[in-house]
Amino acid sequence: MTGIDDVARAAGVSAATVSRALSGRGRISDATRVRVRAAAAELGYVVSSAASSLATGRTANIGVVVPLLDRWFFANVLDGIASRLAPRGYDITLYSMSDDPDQRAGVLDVSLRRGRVDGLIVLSLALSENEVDRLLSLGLPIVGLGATSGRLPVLRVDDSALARLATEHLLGLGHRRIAHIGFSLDGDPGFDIPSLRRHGFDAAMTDAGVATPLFAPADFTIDDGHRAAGALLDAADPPTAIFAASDEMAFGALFAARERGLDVPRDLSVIGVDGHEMSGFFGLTTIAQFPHAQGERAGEAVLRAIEEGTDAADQTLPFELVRRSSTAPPG
Amino acid sequence: MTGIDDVARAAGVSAATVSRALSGRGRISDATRVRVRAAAAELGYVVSSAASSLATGRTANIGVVVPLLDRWFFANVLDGIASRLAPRGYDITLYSMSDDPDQRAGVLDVSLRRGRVDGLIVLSLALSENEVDRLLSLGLPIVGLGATSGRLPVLRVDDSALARLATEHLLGLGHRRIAHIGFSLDGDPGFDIPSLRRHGFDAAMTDAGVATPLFAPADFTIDDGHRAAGALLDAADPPTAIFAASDEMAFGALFAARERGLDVPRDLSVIGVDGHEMSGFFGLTTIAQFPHAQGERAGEAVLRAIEEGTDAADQTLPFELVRRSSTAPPG
DNA sequence: CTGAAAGCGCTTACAG
DNA sequence: CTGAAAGCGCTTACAG
Repeated sequence: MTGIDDVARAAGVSAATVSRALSGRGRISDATRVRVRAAAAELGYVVSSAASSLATGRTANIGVVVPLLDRWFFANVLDGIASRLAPRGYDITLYSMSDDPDQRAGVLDVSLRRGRVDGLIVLSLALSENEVDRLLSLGLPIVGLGATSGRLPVLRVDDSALARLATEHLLGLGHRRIAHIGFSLDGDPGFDIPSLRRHGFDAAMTDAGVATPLFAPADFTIDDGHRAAGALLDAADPPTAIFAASDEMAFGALFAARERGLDVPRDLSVIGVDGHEMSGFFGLTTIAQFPHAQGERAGEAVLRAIEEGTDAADQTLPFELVRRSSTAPPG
Repeated sequence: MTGIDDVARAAGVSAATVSRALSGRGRISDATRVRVRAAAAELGYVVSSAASSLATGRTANIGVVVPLLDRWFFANVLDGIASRLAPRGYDITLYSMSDDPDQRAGVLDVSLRRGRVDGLIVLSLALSENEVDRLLSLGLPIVGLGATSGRLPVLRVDDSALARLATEHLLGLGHRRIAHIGFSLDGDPGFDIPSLRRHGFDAAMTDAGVATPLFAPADFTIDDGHRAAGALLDAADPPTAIFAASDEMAFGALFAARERGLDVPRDLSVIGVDGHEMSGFFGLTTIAQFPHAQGERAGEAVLRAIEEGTDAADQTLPFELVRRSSTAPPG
């Protein structure tokens, strides 16, 4: 690889001048800048990231901490993030956190401490207080996307209000036997997205005078939504409506209904959350939340925090009821 | 952040010894190693990636070059890659390449030349010969996943054979008016996946004595598959079967059929490619190709190439016809 | 505006 | 087995 000295030689200047010409920092004459840049382009010279990071402390790289790479929602958010960072010259390094404690420790205590990133975007993870401490101890600008800790700057939809909106849509249609499909954590910290959605659902049901709402846990995949919905539909007194905490689980519910010869919405109403690209094809009523735009905002927020040296401000993200053919009054 | 000197002081040794104790390279007594590691753990010390990279030339980071982050297929491959690299201590930096020439140049000539990665996995991109040259000039171990250039080591399914299998499945059921939905590139290099699939389709049709097979271009999304299938179905003499080059496009075709009141498979047979997580729910017959496992193999292949200093060997990946209810003899 | 030199935080021959 | 020192390739005060 050609180095800074090669360029310096070619342009007839010192390495210091090459550095200034290429970075745009420090005073330099126009003529020199042009000459140096031409030489660099000619030689295909690009500043070494390791050397530059070591000297400046900046990496031009953002870490994105994700729970699951293979969900539609996260892939979309990631794409949104990338669309904002790439044009600004930032790369993205992925850190995926599973449920395994050792794996999580590896990410929090080792990988993230290698100093590879200038800032962090943390996607909708349920973090323990202790894990939040360890994130904060990195001393890096952080933006949370989705409910996390209250101690991290966060961009989020009001998941409780979102769940209330979905639930009240079903209640307003006249449903009373409404089941919620979502996730329940052990030692539920109450701050994570699935919990907030469940709380919003419970609150709306309680307000409507329904004491013990139906609930079935599922892990946000189509398969598990399918399984959970199947169990609800096969029970003695099945629900007339299902509020699934994600569109993918709602798709699973639609398939479960179809397999049982149930007509949607006559025999069963289904509402999801996300605004998945396929929801329109399924005629699925959903609460759309625009993950790509969320990613864009998160990308902008970390860059701002890094460049201005300030903490990112909390932001409330929009959501919106999209009525389609999967919900109707109980038949 | 605590540095190597802090650990050296705490353990009562030199920085050189700390380095050896932590890396496991070079001779060191067991007692010292244990003492140094304890001190490092105590202080939460982790080697700085920039400093270490600069000194060794190794980054413990792999670049993954992707065309689209938001397709199910790529998200799955990425997850497979991550599952192999993370346990070996490698991070993943993402480089997404669009169709925009400037953006591509930015990735090939700038981002990838910053020296941030030890090796590269290039996912099913259609690269020009010139772009391949630029990739090779990086002097990095590279593994292609999916058809690329012939000049890069590549793991791939035989896309032509795969397309032939799909087409012959439909021919074997008695179909003759079969349409293919896929992608067609300008100045088609002939090596990219969509072209190979189309060629396989054309060849199988020709062998079966069908001279001018039907074709509709689409960009591998559900939406575009839906649009393309709609156009085919609305034509004067619609096909009795559709072979879509991805499951997502096949889903779009199923939706298009449903909207027109067509029964699948009685009025229309549909076959896809991928083995998408939803294909079972749709009863979609498909050629499964196991993207997660492909990602795992690609991850292992780059690591091997890096650690053994050899070029990765080409590998042929498996695929498999999965018969479901979306294909049957023409009604 | 430009250059010489120190320094960023590690690693690794080289001695001992 | 362990330490002192040079060096990895840049950047940036400090002089001029």
